[in-house]
Amino acid sequence: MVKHERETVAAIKRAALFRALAPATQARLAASVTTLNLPRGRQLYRNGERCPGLYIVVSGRIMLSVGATDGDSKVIELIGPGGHVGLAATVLGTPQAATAETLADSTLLLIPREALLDSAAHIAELGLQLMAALGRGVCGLITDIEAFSLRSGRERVANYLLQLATANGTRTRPFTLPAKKSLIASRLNLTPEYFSRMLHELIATGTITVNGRQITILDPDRLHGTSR
Amino acid sequence: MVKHERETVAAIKRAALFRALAPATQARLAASVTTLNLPRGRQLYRNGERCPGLYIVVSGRIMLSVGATDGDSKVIELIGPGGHVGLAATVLGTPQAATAETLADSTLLLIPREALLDSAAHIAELGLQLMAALGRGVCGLITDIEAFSLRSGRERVANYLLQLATANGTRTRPFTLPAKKSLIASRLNLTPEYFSRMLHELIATGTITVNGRQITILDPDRLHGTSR
DNA sequence: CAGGCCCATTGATCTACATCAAGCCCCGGT
DNA sequence: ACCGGGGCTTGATGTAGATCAATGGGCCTG
Repeated sequence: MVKHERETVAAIKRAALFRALAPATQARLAASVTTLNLPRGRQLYRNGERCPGLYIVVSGRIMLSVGATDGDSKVIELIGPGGHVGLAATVLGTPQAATAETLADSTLLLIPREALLDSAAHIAELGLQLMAALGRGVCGLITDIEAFSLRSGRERVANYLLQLATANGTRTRPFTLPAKKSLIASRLNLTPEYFSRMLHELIATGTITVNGRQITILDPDRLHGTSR
Repeated sequence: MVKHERETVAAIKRAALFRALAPATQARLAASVTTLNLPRGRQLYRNGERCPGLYIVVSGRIMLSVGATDGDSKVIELIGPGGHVGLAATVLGTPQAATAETLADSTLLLIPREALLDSAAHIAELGLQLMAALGRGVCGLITDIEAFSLRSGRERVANYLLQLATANGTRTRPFTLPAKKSLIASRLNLTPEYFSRMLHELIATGTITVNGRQITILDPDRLHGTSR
């Protein structure tokens, strides 16, 4: 086995989707994978195109968005290493509902649709993992819709920061926003201007400090209070 | 085979989720099913509860919603005969992200979680159908988020009416709203008042006529124009 | 170190939609 | 036939958040 093959197996093992699978299954998937090295700003696919397969993010960052590429658009999700892109459209075989684009130089694994479905049909545990991932997608989107419909901009910002912080261990340890602020704003259904104002409101009350994309939560309890 | 069993097999065959399956698979699912007859206004489960399994709607109508049961809430989807409820939470085994409630006297089939997952693990085509259903859920929710973020209230109303009409055959044939107007409004992220105004705007321009819950599209092209 | 560019911030203004408050209509029960 | 209540409409008013317009930094590049 050459070095490059060992690396793709290692990347598969690190992917959230495949971590729980038996080594033999991981190896089988790795066999049908192609590795992509893409520069920043490249689109994986556009809204409406057919999706060649499932992408696993090894390094870099991917933005999922909807709306016109030129005019108004809205960020659905920001996906980092270990995550995956394009699962729903791949299992359906229908045109994509969103557009995916690299936000930084990224390396991805592409598992072709045929290989994925074929493996899922033969290996029950893989099928269950894919279902679970899709289920998590559904729940996440429902939670987003709830937030957009029922919570104020301020609440959404507070809640988002809290989520990032808890993902990063202790809530008071500084962390970095996963993209530039205008994209975070869009992810939260806000304009960059309004997002900035909300951030500065939190700074003014001594709840957080901001230094570029670096955020420190000073008062988690107060932040939690304003997120509800 | 008694009459009641034949009926549940027939209901399974009519469900969008299971229509494409082999008769043997349909029979296997039917064997583990319980039939529920629920009066209007009964909750199947609440946001945060664990879901006992997958519900198939045989007759009646189900509303999926998020938010406080008492205070503000938002309708995610309205589900009629042939549809299904609770798939995502069932495959995940996690608490529900939404609340489900009957809007009319309804009869449902309940397929327990264990039975569904077990069958899906053994029968690949069932697994693929479940994945496809979850994928459709993801795409639908993304489309909703796009509509809520990027389109005006007027556009959402026009688009929704157009969708209902195309589902019902010829677009100019009268059709009936699937719930009272205040719930449709919530489904579209609007207040009942604003929804009413948008409807009357469309009436004023001669685009549609409204009689209670019955809607007739007079000018599909104009409606399509305002939906964009 | 100057120049340009992109991003963030800040202030002033605007507006799509929500909220509040009556009325009205239809329909079902007595 | 009367009454009551829920759901829809209509009008007046309020506001969260968008838009428009400068200005102010990094940061890279030459």
